[in-house]
Amino acid sequence: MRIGELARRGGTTTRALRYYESLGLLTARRGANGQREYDEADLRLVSEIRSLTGIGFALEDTRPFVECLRDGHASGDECPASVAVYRRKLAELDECIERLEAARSRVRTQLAEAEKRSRPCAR
Amino acid sequence: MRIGELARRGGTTTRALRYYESLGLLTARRGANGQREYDEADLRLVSEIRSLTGIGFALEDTRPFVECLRDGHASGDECPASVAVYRRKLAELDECIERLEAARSRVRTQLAEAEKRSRPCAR
DNA sequence: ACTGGACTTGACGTGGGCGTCAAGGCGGAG
DNA sequence: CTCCGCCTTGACGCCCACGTCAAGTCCAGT
Repeated sequence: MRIGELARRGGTTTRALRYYESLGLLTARRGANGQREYDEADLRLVSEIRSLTGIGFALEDTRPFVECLRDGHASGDECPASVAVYRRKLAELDECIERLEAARSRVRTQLAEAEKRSRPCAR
Repeated sequence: MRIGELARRGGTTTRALRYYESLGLLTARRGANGQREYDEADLRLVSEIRSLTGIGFALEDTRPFVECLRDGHASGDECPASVAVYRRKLAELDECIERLEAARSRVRTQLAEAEKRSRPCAR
């Protein structure tokens, strides 16, 4: 299939696919007319990239998963490097959530105080 | 005081202060030599901006607080517009935390499965 | 007089993940 | 032949909160 179909089937755009290629995440054979030619394995790679970025992974973080798939593994997270990314992401998420919750509690406190001042005689 | 001192006392940089001014968050009187001249009220504004952005507010979100202070209020969050930003931010934080927690649980699940596959006979 | 530090404006750079436009090639339908 | 849709590369735009550099001005100290 060509790039347009891969984009449609992968739920993304041709621009994104070419960008992935520029990062070395995706490689394409070229047809006689110079156009990119993809197969089902490539669709699998795109799906992996999209599902991971959809969770919040950066493109660079998807690289181990993609390479794992290209090495013939059935799942992108069967390789140690992918698992390491999982762990790192998990730690990042923990820290991020922690910071946001701290921020939320501060905002809540501020909001409660501001409302108390604006309605000093509230029942 | 001049811009360097305001930056030091406000815990930021001269570049940031000029940027705030370009956004209309900060205004400065000019001395005879064309240099910006600030007073304690300006330091108060800078402190308000910094503490809010420190929590994760965008600069535009600090505008109501700054204007509230410039209107003579003792606290930046005494005005309805500021309280509205609090509420909006709180909703944003809730949604963001929710998404991140969902992502975290997905990553946890993936990690657990990946480890199960890599150690199929683990006790 | 000279040096050094603080100040001025203007303008480009950063990062991430593309969007969007430009200018053109290739192939099939009518 | 023309038109349309798909493809190609290259390059600039976007967002945000500044960092950083350039080139010059102003002032205090020695």
